[in-house]
Amino acid sequence: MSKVTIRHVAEAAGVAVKTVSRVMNGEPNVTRDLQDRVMKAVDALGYVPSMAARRMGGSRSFLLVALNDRLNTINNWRSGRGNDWIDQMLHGAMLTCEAHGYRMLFELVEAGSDDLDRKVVAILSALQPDGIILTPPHSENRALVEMLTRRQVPVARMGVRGEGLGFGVFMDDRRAAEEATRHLIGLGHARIGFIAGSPRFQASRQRREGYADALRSAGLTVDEALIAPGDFTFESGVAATERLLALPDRPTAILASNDEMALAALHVASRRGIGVPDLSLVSFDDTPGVRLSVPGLTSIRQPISDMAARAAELLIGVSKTGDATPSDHLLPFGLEIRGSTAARQ
Amino acid sequence: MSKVTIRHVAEAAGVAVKTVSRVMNGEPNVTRDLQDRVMKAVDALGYVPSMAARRMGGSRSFLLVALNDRLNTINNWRSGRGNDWIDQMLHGAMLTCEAHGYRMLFELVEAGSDDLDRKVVAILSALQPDGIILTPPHSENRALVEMLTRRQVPVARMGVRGEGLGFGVFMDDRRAAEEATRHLIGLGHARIGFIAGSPRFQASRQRREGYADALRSAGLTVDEALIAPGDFTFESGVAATERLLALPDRPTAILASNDEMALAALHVASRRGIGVPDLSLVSFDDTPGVRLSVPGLTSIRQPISDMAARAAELLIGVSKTGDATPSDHLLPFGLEIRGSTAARQ
DNA sequence: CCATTATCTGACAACGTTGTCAACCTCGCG
DNA sequence: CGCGAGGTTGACAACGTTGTCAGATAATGG
Repeated sequence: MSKVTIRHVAEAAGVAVKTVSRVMNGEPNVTRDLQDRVMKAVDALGYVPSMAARRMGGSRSFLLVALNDRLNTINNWRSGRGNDWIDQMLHGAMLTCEAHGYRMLFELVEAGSDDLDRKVVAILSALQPDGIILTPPHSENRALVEMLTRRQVPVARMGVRGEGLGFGVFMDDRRAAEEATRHLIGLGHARIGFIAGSPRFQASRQRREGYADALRSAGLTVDEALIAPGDFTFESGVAATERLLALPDRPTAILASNDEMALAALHVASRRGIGVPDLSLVSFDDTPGVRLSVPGLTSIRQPISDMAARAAELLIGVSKTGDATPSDHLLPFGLEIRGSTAARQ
Repeated sequence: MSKVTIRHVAEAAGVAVKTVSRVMNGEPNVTRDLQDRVMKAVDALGYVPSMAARRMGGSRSFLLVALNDRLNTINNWRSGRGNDWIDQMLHGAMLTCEAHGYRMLFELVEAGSDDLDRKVVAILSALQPDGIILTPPHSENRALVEMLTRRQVPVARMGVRGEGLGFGVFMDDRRAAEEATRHLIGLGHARIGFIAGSPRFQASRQRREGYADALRSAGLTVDEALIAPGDFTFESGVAATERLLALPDRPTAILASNDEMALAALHVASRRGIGVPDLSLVSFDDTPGVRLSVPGLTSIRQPISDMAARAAELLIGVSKTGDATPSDHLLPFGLEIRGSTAARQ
C-alpha cells in the first residue's frame, strides 16, 4: 500500500539493491535468471523508481526542459488567442519523452531580460535537466547557447540551424515561402502581396527571400510596394492589408507571414466587400484558427510537433550515449491547400 | 561555474547548513543578522536549491501533476484541432506554480484503461507530487479520487463539484446555458435549436437543463424536435445542424454544446446559403477558433485557466499548511457576444 | 588441471536537502 | 540570583537511487 522502494524489491527477489537497479536500467551483466526474478518482484510490488532519487544518486535526471519566451507566451494567452506553438511542442515532445521514460517541463523566461543567464542558470540548478529545448527567440540567442554548452547542458534549438552549436531542428522557411508563392503563381496570380513578419526573426527574413525567389524564377518583378511590413500581430496584419488593398493596381493574392496576419487580411477583405478567394490568401503556420475560418486558409504547415519530437529524441540520445556531437535536422513542411486560394478571375 | 550547493552557501556565510535551509524555506527562528548573511551568500553564489534533493530530504516535492485523458488529448492533437483545454490549463497553473516556486508536469492516462489505477500509481511513485489536478473525465471518476485520497494525495478536480472528495473547481454549466439561451430569447428568438453534447459528461446534461430552464421561464415550450444529439465532434455537429435545418418550422437560432459543433453549424448554414446571424448561433467553450471565424461566434467562456490557477493554488496551500479539508469553488463564466447573434428578422 | 580472464553480483559511499533533536543562549519571573 | 520557558543554532541521520570497486563465479586457454 505504502511506498515501495528498490530495497523492497531487492528483498522480495532475494538480490542486492544494485542488481535491481541494473535490471531497471537495462544494464548488461545480469543473468536471465536474476533478471526474471527481479522483474517478477517489480511487477508484484508495482515498483517504479523515484525520479528524485535517480537524480540524486546517478548522473541523469530523466528530465528535459523546454524554454519559451515568457512575454510572447503570456501575451498569446492573455489575448485569448491561445498558444498553438506550445501545444504542438507538448504534442511532440511529451509523447517522445513518455516513450523513453523521460518527462518534460515547460519554463518561461523573458527573452529580452538582462539577467537572462541568471534566470536560466537558476532553472538548471533547480531542475538539473538532461537537456534543454530552446524555442525562438531563445534558440537564436547565440550567447545563451554558448553559455549552456560551456555548462555541458545538451541543447536542441528549434526553428534554426544549429551551425555547430547544439542541435538544430528546423524547416526551410525560404523554400516554404517559395512554394506558397509558386502555388499562387500557378493559379494565374501575378500581383501577389506579401505581409512580412518581424525582421528580427531569421524565419521572417527567409520567408521574404523565398517569396522573392518564386517571383523572380517565374519572370515576375519584385515590386516593393507589394511588400508590407508586419510584426505577427493581428493589428499589424490589418494595417498591412489596408495598405495593400489601397494600391491603385491592387494585388489579386496575398501571402502573409503568419496565420494571425492572414486572418486579419480575411477580416479586412470581408469588411471591404472583397470576397476570399476572389482575393486569394495564403498563410504561414497552419494553426487551428485557419482551418476553421470561412473559408479555410491555404497555409504552410510548420512541423512543430515533429521538430519537438526530434529535439527530445536527440537530447535523450545524448543522455543515453553521452555523445553530444552537434548536428542539424531539416524537417519537411507541408502546404495545406484550402478554400482561400483559387484561380485568378 | 560549477554546481553550487547548500554547503557552499553555509560555508560562505559561516553558518550551519541547516540555517541556510531555514532561510531558503522562510522558516521562523532565524535572527535578522544571520538571515542577511545567508541571503548575501545566496545571491553572491547564485544558489538555487535542487528540487530533487529537496524531495529526497524533505516531505515536499514542489511538484504538481495535471492528469489528462490520453485518448482525447492525443485525438485533439492528431486531428490538428489543437488542444485549447491543455493550453489554458498551462496558462493558469503554470503561472500560479511559478509564483510559489512549484512546477507542474502534464501526464496523459487513458481514462477508460482497465489498469488506470496502476498507471496513476506509477506516476505517483515516480514523481511523488504534492498534489494532482484531475481534468474531465478523470475528475468525474469517483473511484480514482477515492484511491488518491486513500493514498493521501491532495486532489483538485476540474469541472465538477468536489462533494466532499477533494477540491472541486468548476463553473455552473446549467446557468451558463440558461444565460446563453436567454440572450437569444432577448433577441426575439422563440424557436431555438439545441445541439446536445455526449450525455456521459455531467456538463452536457447540465447544459441541456439550462437550455430548457430558460425556455420554460420565458413561457416557451421545450420542443424535443429542436434538441439534436451530438458528441462534441464536428461531424456530429454537421448531422445535428442538418437535422435542425430540415425541420418544417426551422429554428431561427441554435445553441451548440461546444465550439466544434457550432463551427459545424456555421459551415452547414453557409453551405445551404443561410447567413449567420440570420440564423443566430451560440457556442460553448470560446476556443480561439470561434473568435477568428467569420462572423465571430457568440460563446460561453469557460474560465479554464482560472480554474487551473485555483486548483494549483489549493494544492500548494495543502502542501504548505497540511490542511486538506475538501471544498468547492464555483468560478464565474462569461458570455462573449460576437457577430453570430442578432435580433430575429 | 591450473592460471588467466571475463562475467556477474553485492557492499558501500555518495548525491543535496530537510527532519529531529540536543545544546546553547537570553529573557522574565519568583 | 536561580530557574524555567522560549528562541536560536547546529550536528547528524535519513531519504532512494546509482557509481565505484572489490569479491565471487564461470569461461577460456595453455
